[in-house]
Amino acid sequence: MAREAESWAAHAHRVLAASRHHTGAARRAVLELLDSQPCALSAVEIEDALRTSERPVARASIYRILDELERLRLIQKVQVGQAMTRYEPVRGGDEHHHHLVCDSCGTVIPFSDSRLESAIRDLSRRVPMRVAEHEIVLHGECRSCTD
Amino acid sequence: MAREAESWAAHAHRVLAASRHHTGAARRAVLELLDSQPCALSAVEIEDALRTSERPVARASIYRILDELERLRLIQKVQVGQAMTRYEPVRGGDEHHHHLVCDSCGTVIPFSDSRLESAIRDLSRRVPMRVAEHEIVLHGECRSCTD
DNA sequence: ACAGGAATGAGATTCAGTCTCATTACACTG
DNA sequence: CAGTGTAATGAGACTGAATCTCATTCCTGT
Repeated sequence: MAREAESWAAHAHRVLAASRHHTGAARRAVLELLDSQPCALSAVEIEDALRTSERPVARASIYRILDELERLRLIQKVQVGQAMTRYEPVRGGDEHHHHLVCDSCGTVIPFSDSRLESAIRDLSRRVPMRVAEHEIVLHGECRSCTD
Repeated sequence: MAREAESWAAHAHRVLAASRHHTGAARRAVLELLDSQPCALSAVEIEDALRTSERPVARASIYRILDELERLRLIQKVQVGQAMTRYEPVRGGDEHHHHLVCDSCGTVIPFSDSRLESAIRDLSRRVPMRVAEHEIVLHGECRSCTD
């Protein structure tokens, strides 16, 4: 993919600006936080992280912003089975990926596998539904928890 | 698998009896309700259904019973991405399966695919985690919603 | 700089799921 | 088949994520 120079946050900001009028400070704070993180964050984690930052953002705003980002396909929900919903940026260049979840400590680790993807692509054609997305979660115990 | 004659509820009841001492009426009510349903139910749906039945069961008991049934691998959690967790019987003869979820009407359709399973089995060995389970959900629109 | 409307914040509210503890009922024993 | 120890159950308080409301703030185009 071209233009790896533009950050995801900048890209998302442009898309947001194009789709509606205002683009407040709360949005920018959420975008930058999401962009800086290696993996999916929950709304509560975002709220906590921003509370102690230079730009705190209210819970209602966080959920509103996440909803809109999801509608615009700029972020993606990650349901890791347990409690909270997590969200992560959809980066153009990145490959599509899935998640390992440690059932002991809750850590989420991304992975991707082309054989899996091709099996899914193939399967999607044979199934009684127009498949738009798929989600794969492997559960177990991570290295630090088994030690 | 042999003995298809025995209902899942009866089988589950035996397993429960073997694994601990008491087997109360609340358990029997939950087992029978689960057995009679075509697809996965949420805890709240179970509570509602039993409230108006001849054997109401308290919420705490329902969650306790579901937890135990899951530990014994008699039922399986189904996280269809959205809100509530759903549970469905694991019937011996059935193969391990996953779910298609229609994002318009919420219908859940089971499917299984051996190529997918083998890709997952294979992948599980190469990943930095001791993988115990996996969950695959395909989202999209079912036939009746696309028409 | 200003006006109008979108974005935001604070807090109340909802709702699934958990916890506690008093009560009930099962299952074994004699 | 009554008694007893222990597991199961029920009622309701509680938690925590997510939603809603509405007053306030602050973008953005003019």
